[in-house]
Amino acid sequence: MMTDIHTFKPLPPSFYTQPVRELARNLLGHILVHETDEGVTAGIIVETECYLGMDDQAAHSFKGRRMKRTEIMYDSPGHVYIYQMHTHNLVNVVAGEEGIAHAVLIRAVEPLVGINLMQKRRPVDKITNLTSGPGKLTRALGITKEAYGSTFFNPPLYIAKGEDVKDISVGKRIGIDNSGEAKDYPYRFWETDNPFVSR
DNA sequence: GTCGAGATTGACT
DNA sequence: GTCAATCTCGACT
Repeated sequence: MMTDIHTFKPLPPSFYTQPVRELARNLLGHILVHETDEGVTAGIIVETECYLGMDDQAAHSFKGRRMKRTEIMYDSPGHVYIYQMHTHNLVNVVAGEEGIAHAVLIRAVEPLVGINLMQKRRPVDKITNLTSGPGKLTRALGITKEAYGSTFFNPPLYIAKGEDVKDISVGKRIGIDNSGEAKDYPYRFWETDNPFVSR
């Protein structure tokens, strides 16, 4: 099977040093993998948003603001930033060199491996509703705050090399209406016409 | 100690 | 369209 776990190769730390907007764009097509006792689940990243540290009113790190939960954003690129939003966990990739608190939010993935396990964790009628949102995908993949502060270079939670995405759309981010002019920044990237993109 | 807000989702009017 | 679930943490009394 092409989807065998041994075919997954984590992207190297150097991948995460590219400028945050390019990173957000280039993460599309790669594979988010989570290995647990229950089994392996993985999905192709089809939607991301980037948050630009100090200068982005929508970012948790706006104006260099530091909080307990955002400390990891100031660490080196490739770290895992998990944030709890109401009843859901959201996964971010820390970007920007150490001290620069940029991040990329993974908003949606396309189920690839362990679909049965995902459905067990998150029963849905339509497969397109399984991982088509930032809170949905963490639930389906079993990602919790335990992964906070680890890196995407190694199991159990890592990003593996996927395939290039040809047709990419760019637009405004979602769910940040309280962020002044930052709400209109074109920092959201998705694979055009992919049915697993949120909303 | 208390209050409120938030990068979401699903159920309901 | 509206609204509550549920939890972390900063701001304030």
